[in-house]
Amino acid sequence: MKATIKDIAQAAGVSPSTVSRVLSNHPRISAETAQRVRAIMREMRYQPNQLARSLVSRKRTIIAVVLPSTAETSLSDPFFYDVLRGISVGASQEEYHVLLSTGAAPKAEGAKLEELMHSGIVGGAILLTSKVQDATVQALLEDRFPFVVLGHPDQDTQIHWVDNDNIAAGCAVTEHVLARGRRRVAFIGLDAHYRVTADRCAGYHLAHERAGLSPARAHVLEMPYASTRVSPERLRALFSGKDRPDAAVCTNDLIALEMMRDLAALGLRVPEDVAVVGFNNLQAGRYSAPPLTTVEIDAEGLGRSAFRLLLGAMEHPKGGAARQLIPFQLIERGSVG
Amino acid sequence: MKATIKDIAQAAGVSPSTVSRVLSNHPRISAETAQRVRAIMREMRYQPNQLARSLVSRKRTIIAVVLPSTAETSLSDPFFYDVLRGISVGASQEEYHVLLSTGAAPKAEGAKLEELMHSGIVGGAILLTSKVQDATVQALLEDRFPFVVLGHPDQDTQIHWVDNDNIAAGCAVTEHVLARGRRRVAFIGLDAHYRVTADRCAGYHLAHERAGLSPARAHVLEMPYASTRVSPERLRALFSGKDRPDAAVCTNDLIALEMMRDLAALGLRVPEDVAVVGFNNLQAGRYSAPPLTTVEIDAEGLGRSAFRLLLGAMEHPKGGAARQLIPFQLIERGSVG
DNA sequence: TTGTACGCGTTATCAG
DNA sequence: CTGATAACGCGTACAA
Repeated sequence: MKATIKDIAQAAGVSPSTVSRVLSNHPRISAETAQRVRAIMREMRYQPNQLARSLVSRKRTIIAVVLPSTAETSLSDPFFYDVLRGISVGASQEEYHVLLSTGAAPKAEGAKLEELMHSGIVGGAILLTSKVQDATVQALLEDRFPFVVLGHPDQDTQIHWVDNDNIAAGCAVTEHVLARGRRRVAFIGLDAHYRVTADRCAGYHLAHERAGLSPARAHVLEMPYASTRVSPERLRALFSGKDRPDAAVCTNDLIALEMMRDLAALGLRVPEDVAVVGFNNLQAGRYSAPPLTTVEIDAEGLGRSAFRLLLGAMEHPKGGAARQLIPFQLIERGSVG
Repeated sequence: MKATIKDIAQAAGVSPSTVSRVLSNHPRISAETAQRVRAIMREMRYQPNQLARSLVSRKRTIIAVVLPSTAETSLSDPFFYDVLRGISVGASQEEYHVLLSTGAAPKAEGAKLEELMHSGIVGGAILLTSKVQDATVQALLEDRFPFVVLGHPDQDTQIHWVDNDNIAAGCAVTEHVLARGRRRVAFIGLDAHYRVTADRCAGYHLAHERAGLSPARAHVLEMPYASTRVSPERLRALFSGKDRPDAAVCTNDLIALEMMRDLAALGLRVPEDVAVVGFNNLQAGRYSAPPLTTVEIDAEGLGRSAFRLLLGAMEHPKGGAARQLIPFQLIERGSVG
């Protein structure tokens, strides 16, 4: 049987409340009793019961991280693992714990979160799900439940979020290839339902605009968010004819890597015939041939910041919405030349 | 204010006990009151408070997953992410939640786990940390705290574990290259402190033995567990001279990928001059040149099984230790030829 | 400075 | 079938 507060009270010859006060470093308590109680606590390996504790104090020491359902993301995106580590590190520094909530069932995600928050287990949440159900967010807002979203929400309401500046990043990589003389730059992987891809594509257009250019409409390739491969026919269509692209900005590394493979099959060389860049700095991009030029988005930093923001939201429930942009960095490798 | 069981009771004109019984599908309760209470529960969006619930019932609905400290593993090993998903999927099916415990501080890991278990938050744990502190495990065993370890523990005591049969896997890949005519096979990445690498290396020796061969002692390269790259000097030394290896079995894909790059720099071709195989089926191995032959260890399956075993341990505390081996699969790609 | 009594939201026991 | 009542382990006014 684990020792309770009563046990050590008895062993120390004091009342439970005294022990409780020692536990919370109450100022008005004699140094010597504090010493004695502490000694006994160590001796009996006492650990306060968090359940009972937060039941009365209403202070939750666990936060939830909601991962996207496997259905809506490329299966094993290391991105989330990095974010997770960022959150986790921040949390454990502040003596918080991280609860994982995978939307195994795709739609149950929202329901599960609402259950979590009502059940009193968690005191806040970080949503990694890229396409937030409005209903869920509304419910969270109405109940004044602290949460922060990873990624730009569509309507800029009173919600906390952290993200990269994807427009700027999209612009930067596009300018990078334009600066190297490429003039027919394609954008691969736009899915208007997902702000990430939309923003990166907007940056792509912005870069052209600034350079006084305008990309061919046919050079922007739309793809469903979760898919990582352009179908062979579409790829062949895109890269045939006189105006075929001499560069491709892909909305993520996975698409870029798949494409490099498929380009080789078409007899096109990277980077000589086509320059390729991606986003997210996947590990795989370091080992491809050629190595992939990409954008480091600092997923771990995103996680850390998300936690900081959540902490703020939990401690100051009335405070206004906080936002944060995490710097990105262009990683130059061999796929642009 | 969230609705409590009392609120529902009052609204339904019954006692809290009755509501509680409805909640737990107690048999002896009239159908009509059950209906009415349920209706009110829905209407008031009632969710039982898990804290209070498990405080009295002693049933914990959260399990902890202890990740290795970043210090002792290659920083962003996707392996753990896959395991995590396996655990998470299993858990959410059984209405359990997963709590992440990252040993941010390297040695604090054990302490943190003991705190978690004593604090009553979690009812069981899965240890992903490859090198378990004996002290921690001992403490867990003594307190009869349910836990399962991912990976063969050294001394086969009464502890639950799941793992691959790494000896068999090591043997299989070695036989694979031997069958293709390679005769000077090196093993890269042995760290005797880690059972994974030791077992894979044992399999490597076993394959030779079965073939009536015996590998050169100099062809087994030891490396500290966390490192992913053989130093250029050692690599040059290994691959020079008349008896230089014509194949390399690497203890994981990361090492294999780094090595393929470095071999190219030495002017050696893969697979013509040196066949290379790895373990774990990293995503990166699909995009390397040539693509990497490797072993799929089914990390997600490991996670699922770990959860199943933990569930068993939590439900039947007296039950004997359970073990489980997860099947692996050789993935043939271009790096062997 | 310390002890007493009550409540946090539920479940379980015991009557009725 | 249902309703009091007592825990579960702890924090906290209130009293001493």
